[in-house]
Amino acid sequence: MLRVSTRGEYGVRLMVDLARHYGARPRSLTEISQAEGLQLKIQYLEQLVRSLREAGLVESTRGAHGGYRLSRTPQDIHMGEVVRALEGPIAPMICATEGEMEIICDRLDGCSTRYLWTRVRDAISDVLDSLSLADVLHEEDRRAAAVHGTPLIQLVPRTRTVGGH
Amino acid sequence: MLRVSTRGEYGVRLMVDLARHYGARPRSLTEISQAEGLQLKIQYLEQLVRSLREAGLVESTRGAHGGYRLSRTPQDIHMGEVVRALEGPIAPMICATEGEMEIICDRLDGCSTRYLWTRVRDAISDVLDSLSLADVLHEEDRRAAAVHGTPLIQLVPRTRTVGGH
DNA sequence: ATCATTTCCGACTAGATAAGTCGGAATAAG
DNA sequence: CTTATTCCGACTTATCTAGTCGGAAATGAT
Repeated sequence: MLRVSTRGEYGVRLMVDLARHYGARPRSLTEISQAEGLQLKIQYLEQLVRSLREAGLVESTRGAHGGYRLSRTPQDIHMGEVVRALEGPIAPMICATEGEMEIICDRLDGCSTRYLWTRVRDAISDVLDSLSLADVLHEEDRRAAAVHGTPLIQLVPRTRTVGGH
Repeated sequence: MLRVSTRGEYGVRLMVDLARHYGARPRSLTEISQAEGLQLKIQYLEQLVRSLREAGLVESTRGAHGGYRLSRTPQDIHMGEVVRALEGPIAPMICATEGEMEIICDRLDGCSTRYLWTRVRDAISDVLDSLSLADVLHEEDRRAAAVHGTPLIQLVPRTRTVGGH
């Protein structure tokens, strides 16, 4: 439950990749998809990165040797921004949509479940807003160091099911 | 994003209704659906309540005057149990599925995004596990009281539409 | 000038998931 | 024995996710 879609999954990976190469020349989707094991899904990545660009998180250069780079430093980009750009406002329930308190479920004020979902939403937002791209990247270094030379392999496809309930 | 399905929505409502009538005679789905404004979706509710029964959260009595009741006190049932019974394990991302750490995305240990999703998952679990049905019900009373007396929360004027992103 | 590489864009499609329905069997009360 | 209700498996429909397609526009290299 409460699943993040592949947009969020790939998009976050893409941003982490850009953070890892922050300061260098623009990075093309081809490079990114190879490095991240998202092979041949470039057309799909284009779609995602578009949302990121429109949200002002990345800048692009067209043409040969073109590509993308972060428009701010990794410390200055918070995961909340990234995830929202990719997946829209955080809203475990329609009546608990971020920034849209007017969306109500006719039972409005006395609704106790709304309180529950709002709590859940805030918990998610707090985590995402408290972590920057730099934090996530840093965690990666920490883990890589701990393991020493784990090869980067490809992703499993989405269709693998997790034990239902 | 991170949406809870109608199973979670209706199921939680149903449980709150049962909590509200805790100690009384069994409550039929017909009664519940009317009280909660879920009219005529009884067949669907049957499906949900089945999960709740199989999880040991409610007990049923068949036949005329039958229905459902909580199998524990409202203080003793945590929202985490309810939501998991309805929607399965909390798993914002496949590699961050509760209780199934073996489900991995091949890049396993060095994966920094997994760290992110695990943090999100834990934030959700913590909120859900920290609240009992009694807490949610109590919040409802608090709100009902606020409506009759002085409002605790000032509601902001509204403009419709749930902006996509 | 042309060509290869790359971003950019709108539309389209297939497959998966969620939401809800159907028909009927079993059980219990009146 | 009739009516209210839970119980159950299978089915259908609608919505959304994930991914594709075809081509236009920009840029650097030859």
